Amino acid sequence: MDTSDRKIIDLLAEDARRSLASIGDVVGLSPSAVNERIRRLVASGAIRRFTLEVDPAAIGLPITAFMLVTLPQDTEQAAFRDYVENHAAVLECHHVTGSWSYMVKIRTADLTGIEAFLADLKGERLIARSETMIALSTTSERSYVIGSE
Amino acid sequence: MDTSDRKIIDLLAEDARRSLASIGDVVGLSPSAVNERIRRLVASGAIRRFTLEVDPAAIGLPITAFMLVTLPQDTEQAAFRDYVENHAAVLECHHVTGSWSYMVKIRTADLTGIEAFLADLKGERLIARSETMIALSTTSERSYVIGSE
DNA sequence: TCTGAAATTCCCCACCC
DNA sequence: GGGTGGGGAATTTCAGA
Repeated sequence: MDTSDRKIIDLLAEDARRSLASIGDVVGLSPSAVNERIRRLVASGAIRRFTLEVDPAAIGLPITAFMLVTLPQDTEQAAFRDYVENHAAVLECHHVTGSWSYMVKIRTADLTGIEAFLADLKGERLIARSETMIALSTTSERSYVIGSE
Repeated sequence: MDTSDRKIIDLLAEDARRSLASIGDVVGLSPSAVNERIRRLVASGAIRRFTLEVDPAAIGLPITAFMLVTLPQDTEQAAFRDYVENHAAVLECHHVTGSWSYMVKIRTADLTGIEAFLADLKGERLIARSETMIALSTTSERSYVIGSE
């Protein structure tokens, strides 16, 4: 993971469809050398996958919410993680410092979806207390920090 | 945005390098018809861009934190948004319901980065009170909900 | 690990349904 | 909107260094 690798990731994060030749021009490598580096970055796990950035509203999921959760005393952390990880509404789940145990980011079609998610967790006895923050508007939402673009 | 469009987005979100032909096989369209739909999805903004999912640790940014913020009484919301949107550490910024005004997700190389970000906001007089939650571990982190994959 | 060229695949465009 | 086919560009693979 040297400067070239980092630069290649920057360029691909900005536009994953850039040609190997144009990447090579920037980093000073031949197209096949760039290709070989990308292959290694994928193999090592540094690049998890090539994907899309989608407008949530356009695919019918305009509601974003953050849920702070504490688990019941007797609940296994693994049970909570497994359930949340596989729930369709969940985008992110982090174990966090502070007065709450988990921070869960969800995306739903409407407010009913939030209620349903809470009901699901309660039904599974995976939640003791929670606080939900609904996103009224989103200023920025990216999965990759601004590099030297 | 019909079933085919939705399916195309699902497939590309999973692997943005799939060929038009293999997508066409799944949705029952010719490669050029798939291409035309993708072009329209990009033009309409439903697809924002083709990008990467990167392992944060691999690029030297292992620390993820969530910051709940309230602004000083006399601060313009736009000033806060502009500053935060262009800060290199910021991944997300949402205006949220509840006792806090904004929820900001940041990613840094170390804990010093969190402190620096808070100092930056304080220096700009864009913050009155805040609470920071550091992610100890992350169970799931995706930008796209589980579809019919 | 990179280079360079050959082989292959894919994408794009014009035309027709 | 969607299908078909040809031309051109891109990726991929495989030598060699």
